[in-house]
Amino acid sequence: MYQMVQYNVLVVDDEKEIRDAIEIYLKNEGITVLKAKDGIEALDILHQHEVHLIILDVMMPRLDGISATYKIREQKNIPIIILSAKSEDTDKILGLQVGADDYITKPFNPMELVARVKSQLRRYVSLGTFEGANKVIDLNGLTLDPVSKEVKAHGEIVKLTPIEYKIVELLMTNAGRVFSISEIYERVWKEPNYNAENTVAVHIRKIREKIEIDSKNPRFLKVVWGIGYKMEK
Amino acid sequence: MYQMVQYNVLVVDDEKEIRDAIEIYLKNEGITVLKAKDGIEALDILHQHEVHLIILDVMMPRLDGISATYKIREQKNIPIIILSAKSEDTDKILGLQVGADDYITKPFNPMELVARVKSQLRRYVSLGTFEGANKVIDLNGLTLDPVSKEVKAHGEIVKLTPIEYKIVELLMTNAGRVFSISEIYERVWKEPNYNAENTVAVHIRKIREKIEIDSKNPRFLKVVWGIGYKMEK
DNA sequence: AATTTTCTTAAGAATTACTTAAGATTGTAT
DNA sequence: ATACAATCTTAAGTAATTCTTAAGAAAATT
Repeated sequence: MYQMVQYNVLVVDDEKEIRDAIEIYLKNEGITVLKAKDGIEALDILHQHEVHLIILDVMMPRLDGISATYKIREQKNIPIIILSAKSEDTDKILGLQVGADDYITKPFNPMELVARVKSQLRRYVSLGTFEGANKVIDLNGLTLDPVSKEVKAHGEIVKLTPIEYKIVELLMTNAGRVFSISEIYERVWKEPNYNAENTVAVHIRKIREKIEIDSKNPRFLKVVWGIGYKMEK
Repeated sequence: MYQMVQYNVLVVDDEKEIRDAIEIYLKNEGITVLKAKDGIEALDILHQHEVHLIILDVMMPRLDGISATYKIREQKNIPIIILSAKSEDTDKILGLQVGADDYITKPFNPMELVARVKSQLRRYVSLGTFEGANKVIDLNGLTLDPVSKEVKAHGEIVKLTPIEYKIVELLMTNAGRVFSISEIYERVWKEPNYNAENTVAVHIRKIREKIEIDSKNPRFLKVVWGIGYKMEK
């Protein structure tokens, strides 16, 4: 998705089937899912984990969705998406209008759910409510601007392809940390690595060609033998 | 807020719940809130009090939001934020853009409302009577005048449709920043994107046809492969 | 020093993303 | 009701990127 950040979404619904279904759809997008079956449990999880968005069923045993919304708002400013059955009283949903950021009626289209979740996360991040990531990163003259998506090396703008950019972004935002090829693959492609060792290596090569003066003696993108690659801090 | 100034915000909505909720959030930020339940009442209050910003519901009995916007603009230059339900016709809201400075769809996140209110107030105050929002943007000869809503390329006025204008405005006020197709769709249409990739692409094409000399080699509206589009700074 | 493993490099094939055109649909004005 | 304009959909063409294959070089191991 957006900026190489790992998002945690809390799904609160009393039906296990729904919780699990949503989990599948979101995991597919590289989003981590936490689950709770009622409002009380939800508040509990909120205390223990960093959560970036909540999907909340209106009708729940123990602390229903509406009350939960208020409780959550007292503590956190994270986006809330309300889930409700079509049949349920419109007035109730109206009352929610001030507390929630969006709502979806059941049955829902998985694509729609995913789109709305992503959209809210994006807004949350771009509103700056969520600390992080719009600063230019500068590592000894290699710079990355996450807003304009521009990378400069030795003062020159480097034209990177989307995958190359994502790899550079991952390594630069975690400069000094070594990533195995598998890890790079999984975090950039958002799917498990099966046989992609070479694929990543090829991209590393292309990147070096573009950002390094002498790609045989890389100053920025270094290999850590037998382990992986890192960006020099 | 900073600057020790007392701001007065007028909230115009026919639902009491919403008026009250907004009052709570804004008071929390040290902002004074005045309330009206329709356009007529709003104009009344405007005559009696100094108001720095208005939050206006589109759908209201007696003098609806749209007409109210025009009436207010005849007299004052203060920022107007439009509130509208998701269901309400996007085109109508688009048309409104002429009078308003920002708009928010219900349901909304209180934090977002507060953020937008503060941002408008900051602009209004720090730039005198307005200026900021009303400055002509000039990017190497492509100009956009937010007051007359006119775009000129190579000295000629370009006739843009409402959607086209909104896209150009978004890109020009954030020149250099890359927007994904999803982001463009969400910020212009105010709803999450699932399948509108092509829709946006078509508008981009139409815009290029109008503002570029050679739309095959665009000088202003550039693509960033695999990521999105941007307006050249 | 020989062998194995891991990494680098190159070129062409496959895939994906973008552009463009034309017609269908929707909305607005007369 | 009709005409007109704006917007959306579909589909095909074009450009750019990504992947695969395979061979050679460097580091580690024996």
